[in-house]
Amino acid sequence: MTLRITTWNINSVRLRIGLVEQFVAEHKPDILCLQEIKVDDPLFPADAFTAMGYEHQAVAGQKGYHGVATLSRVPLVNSERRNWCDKDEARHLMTRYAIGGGEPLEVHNFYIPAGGDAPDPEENDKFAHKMQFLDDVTNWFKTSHDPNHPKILVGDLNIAPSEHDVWSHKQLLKVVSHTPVEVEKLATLQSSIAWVDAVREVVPEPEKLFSWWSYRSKNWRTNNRGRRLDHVWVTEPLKKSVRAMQILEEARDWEKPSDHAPITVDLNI
DNA sequence: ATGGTGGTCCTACCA
Repeated sequence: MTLRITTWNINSVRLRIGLVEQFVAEHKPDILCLQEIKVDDPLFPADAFTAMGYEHQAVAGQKGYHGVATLSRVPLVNSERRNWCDKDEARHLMTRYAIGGGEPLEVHNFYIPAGGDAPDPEENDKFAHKMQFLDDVTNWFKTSHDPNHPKILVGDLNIAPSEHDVWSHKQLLKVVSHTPVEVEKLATLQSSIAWVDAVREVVPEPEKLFSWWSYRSKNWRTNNRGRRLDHVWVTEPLKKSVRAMQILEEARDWEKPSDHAPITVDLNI
């Protein structure tokens, strides 16, 4: 079967439920991973997702900030909401699915802290939190995950790792999301269980790829000052299953858009 | 060097 998975920082799921419906009608992902849903569990629009065909839902909600949700047409085996850095912030959901007859497929949906403005952990607590978060997730995968099991990691990782993932490497070297220390920590996380960047499997460097364009940048398409902050990674057993990838840039131009575009990957499982 | 926009939920805080 082909498994289609989408990751999208929706920046308020209630405000943009109409955009989600539009996207789903056109692209019909089997698993939809949303970040920054900005709503607590009791107010999550579960019925709207059921109506879209997503009967299987895992929500890690929070009032006003953060929050992730993983919606699926494929039956859930189980799900787990985890807190990181001793903070009660909804930034991660793990879900498991019985697909393919072997080990259950594990999906990790992450919203990594943005990190504030100053790339200095001494003066900026938010940057320190981002660094700690990356360290903790790295250690968790290293110590309690098998790289030979089928796993997918998606989400808004808030880091654009390569010079081909930003509009200007030089002008962003000191801008949080593209500083060398963040890029190094993301590489360490990626090597924790040998995650493969599924997006770059389909569209290798040096082609530029962006998934986010700031609201503050006028004429975003013309100026194209984007960054690739959103990612889809797979473990080695799934590397050869990666078939197609699409960053739906046009969604950035929809009515009242998110500042992130959805990324969709097809896997032949 | 600065401020530019947008979401939440009413006051700043976060991105």
